Amino acid sequence: MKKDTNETTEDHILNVAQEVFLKKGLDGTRMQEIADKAGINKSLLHYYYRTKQKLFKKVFKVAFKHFFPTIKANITSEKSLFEKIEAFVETYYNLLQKNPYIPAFVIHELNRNSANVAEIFKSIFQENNLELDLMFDELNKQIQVEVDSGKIIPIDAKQLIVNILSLCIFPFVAKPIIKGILLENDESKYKTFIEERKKVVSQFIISAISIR
Amino acid sequence: MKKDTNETTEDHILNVAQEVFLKKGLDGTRMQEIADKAGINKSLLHYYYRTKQKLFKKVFKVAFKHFFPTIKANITSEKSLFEKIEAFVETYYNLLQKNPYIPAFVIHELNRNSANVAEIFKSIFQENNLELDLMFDELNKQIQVEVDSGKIIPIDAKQLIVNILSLCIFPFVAKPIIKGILLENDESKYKTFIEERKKVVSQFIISAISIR
DNA sequence: GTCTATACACTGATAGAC
DNA sequence: GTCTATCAGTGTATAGAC
Repeated sequence: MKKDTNETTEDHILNVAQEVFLKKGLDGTRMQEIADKAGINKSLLHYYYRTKQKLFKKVFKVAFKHFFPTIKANITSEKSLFEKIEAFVETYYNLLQKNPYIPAFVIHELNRNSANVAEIFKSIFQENNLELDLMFDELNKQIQVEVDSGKIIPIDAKQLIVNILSLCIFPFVAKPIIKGILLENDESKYKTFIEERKKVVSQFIISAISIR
Repeated sequence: MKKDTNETTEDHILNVAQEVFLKKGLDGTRMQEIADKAGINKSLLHYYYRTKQKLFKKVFKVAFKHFFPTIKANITSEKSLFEKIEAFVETYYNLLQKNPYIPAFVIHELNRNSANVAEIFKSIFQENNLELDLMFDELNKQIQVEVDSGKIIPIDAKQLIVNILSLCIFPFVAKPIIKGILLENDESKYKTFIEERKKVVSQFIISAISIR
């Protein structure tokens, strides 16, 4: 990765580190490789970030952060439930198409070292002023209203949320399997497949919960 | 992990190696740790499996294999589409409850080194006599029949398959996130949540595709 | 801030005794 | 088959010159 003219060395390192960590994970990444790809010396990494762990933690937080603002903007909007679902699937797929490696990366590191998870969540939420609890309560209420008024079938809000996230995120983390088994290992077929899902998934969800 | 009395050392190593590789991945696993947990010397690992890579490959194949027989048995059964979906979700959730680490493991290693993926698929399919292509063609036809006769909404068979797999597998790979954010980091709540999904998911899918 | 040189620990792997 | 001893290579991290 080439350094921008108006980019500090510190930021440049972080960008390169993100690129490598995302593909290879914490354990698979070598400081030497980051240094090489950044076009600098290995010691300079330690000068700016002291340890591999600290550098990784910064990368992880940045990567993980991507997941939430979209969710927040969507939940707190004034739309109807169906409109929210359509908008969410659309914007989330766009986001994931631009950052396809992040989900698998986050999932692996979270499973690899789940001890720090709670702490990481807390600091991310604080630093970004996210009050997910309140947001989910809001969404929960909105879903409950639709259920009670007979507009959608009875479904637990958390189950619905996980269903939506599953349908959005899984096709990206399982790319090698989907592409390899279902799509003849053809990259352009995979791209088309994902593109089609923007419509397929929101239709699928709305069809699942709406009462006709 | 303790050695069974009637278990060969070779098998014992493989079992212990699976346990460690599943949790820590290829890069995160140390041969020393496998040796320690198996209660043997490090050199003995190399005596039986020559290299870390070869030991890993064996573990990976065994882990990956779990994914397919259930799919095959389900697709080739004589059930109706809805019955197949219900049976599949039920049996797949049971399988994943018993092997919760496998999906995240497979996904990470597949993303980490996708070069060998095609080769791995091929050898697994051959060794287990799986003809996925034919099976998917069969399922495709069955779905198409239901679509044409107006029993289910028009949907691409591959999209439907990915939807089903997403809803089944994602809740396991994203366990730390779901548990940490939605379920107050409470293990028993997570267990209940998963248990409920056996019904929720198949209802969700059938509701999504059926014409009422 | 950036480089070279180097310390120090650890890893996968092999040789050889029993 | 199983062990001890050991090697070469590589990893992170630091010290010190400029």
